[in-house]
Amino acid sequence: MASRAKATILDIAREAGVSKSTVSLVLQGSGLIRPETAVKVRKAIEDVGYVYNRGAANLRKAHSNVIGMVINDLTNPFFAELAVGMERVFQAAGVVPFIANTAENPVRQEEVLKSMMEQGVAGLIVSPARGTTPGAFRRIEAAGVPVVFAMRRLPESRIPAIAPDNHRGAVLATEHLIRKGHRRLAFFGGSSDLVVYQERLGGFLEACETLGIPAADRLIVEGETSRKGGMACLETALAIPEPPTAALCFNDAVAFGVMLALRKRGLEAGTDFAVVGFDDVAEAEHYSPALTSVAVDTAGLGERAAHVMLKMIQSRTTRAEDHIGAVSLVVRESSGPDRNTQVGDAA
Amino acid sequence: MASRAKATILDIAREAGVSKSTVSLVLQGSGLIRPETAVKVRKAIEDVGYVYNRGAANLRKAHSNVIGMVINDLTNPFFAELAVGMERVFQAAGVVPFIANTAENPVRQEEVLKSMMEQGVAGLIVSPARGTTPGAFRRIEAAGVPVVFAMRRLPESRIPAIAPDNHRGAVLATEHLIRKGHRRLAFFGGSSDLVVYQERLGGFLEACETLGIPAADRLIVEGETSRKGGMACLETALAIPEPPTAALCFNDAVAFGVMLALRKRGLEAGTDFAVVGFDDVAEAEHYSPALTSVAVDTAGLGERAAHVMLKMIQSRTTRAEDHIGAVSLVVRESSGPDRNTQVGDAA
DNA sequence: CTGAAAGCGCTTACAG
DNA sequence: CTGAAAGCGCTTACAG
Repeated sequence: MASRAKATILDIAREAGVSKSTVSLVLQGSGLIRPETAVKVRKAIEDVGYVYNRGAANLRKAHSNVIGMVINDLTNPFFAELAVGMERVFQAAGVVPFIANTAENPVRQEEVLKSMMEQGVAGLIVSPARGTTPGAFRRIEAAGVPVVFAMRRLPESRIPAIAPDNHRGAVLATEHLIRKGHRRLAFFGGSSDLVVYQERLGGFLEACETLGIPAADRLIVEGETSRKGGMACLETALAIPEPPTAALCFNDAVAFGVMLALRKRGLEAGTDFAVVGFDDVAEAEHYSPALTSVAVDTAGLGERAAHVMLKMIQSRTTRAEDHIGAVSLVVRESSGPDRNTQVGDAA
Repeated sequence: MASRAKATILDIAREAGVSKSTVSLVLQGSGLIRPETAVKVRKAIEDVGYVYNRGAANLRKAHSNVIGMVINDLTNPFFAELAVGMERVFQAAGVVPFIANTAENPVRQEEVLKSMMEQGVAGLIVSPARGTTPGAFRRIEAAGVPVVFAMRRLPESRIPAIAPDNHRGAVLATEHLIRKGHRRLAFFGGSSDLVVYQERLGGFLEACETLGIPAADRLIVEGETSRKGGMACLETALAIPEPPTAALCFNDAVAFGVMLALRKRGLEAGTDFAVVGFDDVAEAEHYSPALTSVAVDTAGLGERAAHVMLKMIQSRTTRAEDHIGAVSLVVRESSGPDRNTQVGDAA
């Protein structure tokens, strides 16, 4: 079965009757080689079942063609889509993207990052795990390996970030809700240790401010950024004396949870309570009722991040501009008008 | 910023005033080194900002600690869960799992596999893309690198496979439907180029046979294994003269599509038409109505695959037993009784 | 166009 | 316990 001894360029050289330099040159597609020779060598490569040893080449060349993508939660379709977008452009550029999952765990992330560095990656694209400490990337930066953050960023870090315009998205969504007649609004899910949270919540608050929703009519419920978290948020909100009639959710997962909790109470999103999500994952469109959400062009952002990384590697720099992606509100069924709006409300 | 020249063990040796062999030994945690020396060396490692060059080490040791996981569709939560399950055990075993996505594209898969081999992986776990040719793994087998298939297998391949008991799962689901009074049954989605399809369809047909559903009352509609595919299947099925009243779907994605299409026609899964999915993804439970599905213990299968791989590497073999995972039917709301069952039917 | 030689960063016997 | 030396598979000047 297994051909025990791996073939090397020396075996090829012997087989083809040339020197190993010549083999190396045809491996690299050099134009210096006479076509007949190249053909002969390529045949030998086939014959001996050669597998290029990129590790050895990288060692000699002192650089690699692998880029690490470190994702905080691969089971979230949102991040999976991001990864797929990046992969596409890397593949096209002839670099090999390796994905690793940190499961939202900073310790795990530390290990993964270390592995990637030891493997000699040319660059790292990371969507940092929650609770990542500011120092987590110091050694990597010191080693001169380019890093870009995707979707998430760290407070006071100089590492370039590619992210959607979270503030703007939240403003759009909140204005939409207010225009629909809602006067008591909630912001559901997430927590303040995430920069993204601050941006989205900031947009929500700004829109409330601008359109005259007083602080007393704004409810903020922190929570897990999952379906479960969303369910809890709704329960909390509905338990207060004058509950909100609409909510902007930290992300779509939270929004799905809210809709689920509504249904359990015999209420329907859109008619009894308005809900808006964030991210516009593929499922939003297919949910019932279909979820109004802020579209962030996930795959596009992924591609962008990959391009930025490629350019950083090429120009041997560790710096780049941040990129804030455009967002848009996709209005569907889940965000209907306030039922009581003509009866007069304004708590 | 970037410390241009990377530190090597020679730098550490110089810094610590020892030889590089000594440094290498402490790097490997050898017990041969006097504690004080080790401490001194470790300090030097910190001081010079050393990053272990695993590529160089692997070159010398002629083996690596990276394992490749090649997944056919990372955006499908089902496969993402599988990957995460595997990652967990690898991480614990000190090996580095790198994930790559083939997007269900055999050509892409070819490239990814090649990259992985060049990178010198110690083993490969793959969920083969649809349309993978039997020869796709010949070179890898010839090179003596262990491969295991997860979830999917190839016809007439000797590569060990870890997969759920698809046949049994389909039998359970079909029996359930028949016991609920359904007499005209459909099998929705998938296509015969997938071994999994043949297994699941086989179970469906066997149960029909056993419980006396004649061939004339069985409808098989092939289709994409996605929501979209499911929607199309339902349309096709409802267009025939005596349409089925229940369907076993190739997977949950197809089932979600069927439920969507039902709703668009003002019908409700569970009361107007029974639907059963396959895989029992996390979402099945939260859907409305909640989806009856065949649970396959995805994460468990992933862990199992990882363990098999680890053992193969350890015992330097390229062979292992197949593993067929137990399945169970999780009955929820989407599979109600046939409404007309007492009125008499049997086309 | 092709060959001989050095060296990338590590590990592994082999002496001491 | 520690040091000197060889070698893993490749690439890169440097001659010819």
